[in-house]
Amino acid sequence: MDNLLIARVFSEIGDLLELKGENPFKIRAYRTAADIVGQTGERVADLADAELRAIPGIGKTVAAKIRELADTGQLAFQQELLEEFPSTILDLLRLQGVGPKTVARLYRELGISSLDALETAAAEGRLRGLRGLGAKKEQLMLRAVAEYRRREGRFPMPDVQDIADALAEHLRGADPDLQVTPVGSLRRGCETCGDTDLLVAGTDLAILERFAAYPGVDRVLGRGETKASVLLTNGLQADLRLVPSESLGAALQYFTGSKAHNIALRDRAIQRGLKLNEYGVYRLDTGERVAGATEPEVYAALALPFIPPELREDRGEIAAAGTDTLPHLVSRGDLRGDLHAHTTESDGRADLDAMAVAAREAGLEYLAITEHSKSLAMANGLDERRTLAHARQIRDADARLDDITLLAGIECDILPDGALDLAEDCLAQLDIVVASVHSAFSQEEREMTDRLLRAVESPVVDVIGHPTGRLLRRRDPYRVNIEEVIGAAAAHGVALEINSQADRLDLSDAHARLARERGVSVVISSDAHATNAFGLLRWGVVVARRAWLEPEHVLNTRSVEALRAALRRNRN
DNA sequence: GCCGTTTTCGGCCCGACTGTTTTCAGTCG
Repeated sequence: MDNLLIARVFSEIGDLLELKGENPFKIRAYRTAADIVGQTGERVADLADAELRAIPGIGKTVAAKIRELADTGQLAFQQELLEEFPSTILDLLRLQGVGPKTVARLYRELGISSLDALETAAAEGRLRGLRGLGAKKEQLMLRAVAEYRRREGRFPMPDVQDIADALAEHLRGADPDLQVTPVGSLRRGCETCGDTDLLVAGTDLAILERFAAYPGVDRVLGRGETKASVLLTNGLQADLRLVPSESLGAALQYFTGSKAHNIALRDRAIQRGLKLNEYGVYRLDTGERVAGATEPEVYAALALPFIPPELREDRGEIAAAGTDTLPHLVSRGDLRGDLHAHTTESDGRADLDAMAVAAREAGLEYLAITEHSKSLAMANGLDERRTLAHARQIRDADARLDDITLLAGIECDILPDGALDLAEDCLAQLDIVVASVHSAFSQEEREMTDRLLRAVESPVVDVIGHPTGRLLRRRDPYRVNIEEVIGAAAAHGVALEINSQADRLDLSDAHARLARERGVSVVISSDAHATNAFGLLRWGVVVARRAWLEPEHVLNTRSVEALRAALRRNRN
């Protein structure tokens, strides 16, 4: 059973226990378990009991429940809880301003268990009789239901970055020197964000006014002395927090999170006789403030080096920092080439020369041109004859152009049975072959896994492109045992791609980290279809950083000569 | 439910804002 499925079950149990009014720490234990399972690269269902128990946060009970889910496909405990509350009630918990206490009361006292029922009851004014609920709250709930229906959940991180940039620019309209820093999941580089948080140093309340007056604001959710929350017309919630400059570092640390990282950090503070909150680090005995103005200062007060935001998930980064063994994360400047790009020869929008020049201007030393292959007729894919002719053109262009090396490649389709779309002797004449799945997405897991394994085993395949095929918010990953694919990639020296397209980010951070652990090289590719697409590489770099990747783990940080030597076709 | 170099019981992070309950509970991050 898939990790995400198991994570979803634990998360739902957390919600149901909360409705029951269970011990909050028990609820937290299930939510933590959901996070851990969701962020684990290898399948927890395949782990032995001892291995499961070795994961911090997974104890005897949760391990047994994972086993039960893996063996039977369901969980009796979850079924029992669902007999107390209908599953439709869980939608109500997702409403803005509505929490478990309210939902439980709505259900017990009015029998409301669905969005529809809540909407009807609120419209009829039947809620205001309940303790703690007035006419105003009733209206808020009606609006929350409408908003829930309109929005599609979380937003891809690259989109949220654009939104945050625009908001920051608006805020700086009053003061060009104003420091506006995005925090929260965006700063950590999470692949999707449920909202955007911005931090500003100072005490000038006018900035909160300016924030609330941003043209993209649909309505103001709340505004106080230190914080304002708004809902943007695109459905994203944005929060602005105003913090005194002497507390800026502590606030940056606090609001960047993650929650799990902060809890672990506070625990470390307490062990050292200190207290950490969003205003600073304080001695527990005297209350004296010992740090808070800058983030490095906050970490230093806890005897830690600065921890890059992308690592702050409580996945071992605090221990690594404590022993000074944090990874030296790859950055955009380390990338010397791009190994996945299209031109007008298949479905790109710019010709070969234009793409080459744009890559050079993006600071790249080499670019692999990898058109689609013939089975992708919709994208004007190339057959063997065109592939070899195009390779000649690429090599001619390479000889003609200065300061950029062009590699003749192909993005070859992996056919439903795992065979490659082009003949092996053709593929062998190229500099690099990226193999990808673009069809028959609905295959069963075994069939899809075997399909990818067959491609990995082919001697002419160097890289597997967007290995899980997901499209954020639009298409789930195809059913594949990615751990098996990673194992095979390790055995055959095949690299796996982190595709930087904003709606792909595929491999995910968890899978990329697993690839690192299994000794598989990664490439960070733009999958560019236009001259402005090399900028997308920044998103792939964010994923790689969240996966703890260092330059040495990423093939396209190498010189073109070293890259060629490292490709599977040139090994052995 | 998890955890343990003060440990197998008794803890588990902390503060702001809102609406309504005039002193606070619920929600959120």
